[in-house]
Amino acid sequence: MTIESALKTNNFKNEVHKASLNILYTAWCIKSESNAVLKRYGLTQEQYNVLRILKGSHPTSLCVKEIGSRMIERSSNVPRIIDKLVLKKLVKRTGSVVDKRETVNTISDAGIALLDASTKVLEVKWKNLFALNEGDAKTLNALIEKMRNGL
Amino acid sequence: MTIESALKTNNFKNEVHKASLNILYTAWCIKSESNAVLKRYGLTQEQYNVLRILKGSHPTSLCVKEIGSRMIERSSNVPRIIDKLVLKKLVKRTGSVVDKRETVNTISDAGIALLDASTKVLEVKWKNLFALNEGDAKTLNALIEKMRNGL
DNA sequence: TTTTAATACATGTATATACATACATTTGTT
DNA sequence: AACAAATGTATGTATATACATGTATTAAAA
Repeated sequence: MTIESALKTNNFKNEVHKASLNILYTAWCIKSESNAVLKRYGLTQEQYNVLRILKGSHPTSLCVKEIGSRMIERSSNVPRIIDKLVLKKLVKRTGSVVDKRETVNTISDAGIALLDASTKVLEVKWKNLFALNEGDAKTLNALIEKMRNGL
Repeated sequence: MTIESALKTNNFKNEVHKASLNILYTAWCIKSESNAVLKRYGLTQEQYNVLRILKGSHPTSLCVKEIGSRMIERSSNVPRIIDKLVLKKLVKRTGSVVDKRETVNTISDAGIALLDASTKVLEVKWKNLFALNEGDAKTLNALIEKMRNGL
């Protein structure tokens, strides 16, 4: 499926413009497909993202700001995403001892279990979806980071 | 800014995994930057997208379904996005004569004017942002479409 | 023709998000 | 030490979104 047929248009100013639409559209595809899987585990993309971040640093706990700065989509409502995860007992949150303004968060065993289970299913999906070899992916990464240089 | 430093991690399963995160993060960057501009014109990304689609087919009018199928992010609430645009007199909507279930939508002169003004500013922003030449962009497009082949 | 299913769109409701603001705590300045 | 500024987090509110359902119209089948 080319971007032309996906958006039913040939009206691109140039290749760079087309690339930006290609990226936006592909991101939407990735998110839609992921959400369909994550829904079965009662997770949103953002919740999944926070769990991954916390597992990445486990057993070291992270404060809200630190989590926010590592998220793919930096959102102002990280506290509320964590709220949901704490409610589901997937994350443990306590007050920090070094800085009383901070709360400090760790992924729970249940959180790790849920994360591993959902990740396994997601990775199978990615493998089927992304018909890209490692070399091509490397080129793509280089180009997309070059593109983002101005940001 | 590499994706490693943006997300503060080196923990990618492989280049393909890294590419998917790169795409999600870049899409978020593009959307954030665009929204900042569009806000000055009282438009959301989705409203802007609908206006572009309508201008693309102008003076031919389009029904809601047709607009939805051309959007970058296919959302279920196209009617409500159009509602907002009609309210702002940027779009004219009438009942279809061929199929009474349909509504038929056209961009107004005010809509075209607002679209042109905001597009002009956006394009300057893109030019500064995207440090990518046409050849590189072409390669990027080919790769990203190859990646999306499974979808 | 009558019934049934499918389609295009609208709307109700719950949830999520963005933005501004509030509050407690820490840091820096004098 | 006293004060002002900055920081980390939480929360209130308005808006936007997703999902299910409702309604009118068309198309298809019996």
